[in-house]
Amino acid sequence: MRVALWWLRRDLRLRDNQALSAALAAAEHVVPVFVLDPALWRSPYVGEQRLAFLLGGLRALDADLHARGSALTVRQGDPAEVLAQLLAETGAEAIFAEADHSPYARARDARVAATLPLHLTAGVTAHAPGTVLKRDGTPYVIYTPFSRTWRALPLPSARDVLPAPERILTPEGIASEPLPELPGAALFPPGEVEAQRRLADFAQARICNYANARNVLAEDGTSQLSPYLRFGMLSARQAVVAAREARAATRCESARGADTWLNELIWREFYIHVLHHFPNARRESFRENLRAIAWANDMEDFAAWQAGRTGYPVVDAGMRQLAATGWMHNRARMITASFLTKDLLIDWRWGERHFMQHLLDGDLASNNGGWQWAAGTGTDAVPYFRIFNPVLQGEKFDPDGRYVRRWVPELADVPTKHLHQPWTMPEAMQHEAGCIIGEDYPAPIVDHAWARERTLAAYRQARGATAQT
DNA sequence: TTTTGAGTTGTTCGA
DNA sequence: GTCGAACAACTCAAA
Repeated sequence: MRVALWWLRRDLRLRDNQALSAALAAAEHVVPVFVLDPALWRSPYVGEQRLAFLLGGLRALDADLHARGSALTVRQGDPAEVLAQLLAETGAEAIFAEADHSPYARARDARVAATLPLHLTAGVTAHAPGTVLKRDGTPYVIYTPFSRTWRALPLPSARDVLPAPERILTPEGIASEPLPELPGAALFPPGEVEAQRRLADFAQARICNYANARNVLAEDGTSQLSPYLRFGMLSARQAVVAAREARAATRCESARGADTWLNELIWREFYIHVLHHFPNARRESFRENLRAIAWANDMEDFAAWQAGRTGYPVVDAGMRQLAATGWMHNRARMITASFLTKDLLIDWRWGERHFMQHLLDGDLASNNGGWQWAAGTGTDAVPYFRIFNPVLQGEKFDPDGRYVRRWVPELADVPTKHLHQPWTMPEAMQHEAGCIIGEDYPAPIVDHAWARERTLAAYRQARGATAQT
């Protein structure tokens, strides 16, 4: 074959890219293509920060391609039309792309494949959806047995990680549209080079203490690789290899940190598999007996949660970190999600949408899975009566208050003893701390003990209502 | 088919 | 302050 298209979607990397590798093996010349699909712009699940990260990633990739004698072709429009046009323009005989398992991507690819020579390869996950099944051939809905089977399958080793090609021959003179300009988030420079740097940094040392450090809100104890995994600036396979290498290496005192991180990677795959097998979970609760919850859905409460003005410091810190950086600490995601669904009794789908609009790493499968886990409506979800106490969570995971003080500066001078429940400050102390509750910082918008009872009753009722029908 | 053991990340209450 | 039990029974996975 003389020419093939390499259609990029969420695999913005040259290293360990099976679609690129297949294209290079099949054709002498390869045209890297990204299609700016207006359908993605119009989605209420897309936000400007993630879009900026994607566009930055495309610029970085274009630079990496130039260093190898190639260039990225960008076109705007419906993918089926754009690709048909490009096949005609370049004389390409095939399109290679990494399979994406989200419902929209599957429908799109089916539409393209109906008329064009599209070849899909693996790569979004280390084990493709449909390959991790129970003995009777049905999919898992409980994480632990899924993870056991996942680990028992042949796992990639360092030898399987494909090196970046040294040269990519691309015909010249193919017209490309300019990428829109959007200001990006400073904390997460997009691109494969940065992803590799971060992985090396994390896997070299921080991974050893990951099991403990990942829960400390004020520290960089997590890998902070999620935006890169989201857009495939790092392959899932390479991440798995790094986790397994760290587990086997002697540089850590114990394998626990690396093993815990591997588990997180498997959780990511679990949710991709679940959504693949149960696409309806995208729109409704996975658990049928919890679809009848009478959500309170108070608009003012929702607005306060979005703005980080609930009066619960650790909740507000998380929400403000998200708005400011496009990222939120994992522990804070659980706390804010529990607060929205269990304390405010607001439909998890409202929270899911808000997270998707702001997260750089916003991914349908992980985000939906996480929200349904927090709401207790999902696969292997938290029991509905397990309700986070935002004060205790703050005291436990931000004991010295550094996280809260960083993101909620009006609380900077509140004594640590009162930091996670500032409304307990006597009036004189509020003056001294320069923080009058109800003026400088909101009083709690809801009483936790009362809200807990309300939610237990609402969930109990939903379960009862289903049992009767 | 039936049985058995197990299930990410908590909180509250009472001794 | 610390500890264990209750929360609510339920569904899933595998033998």
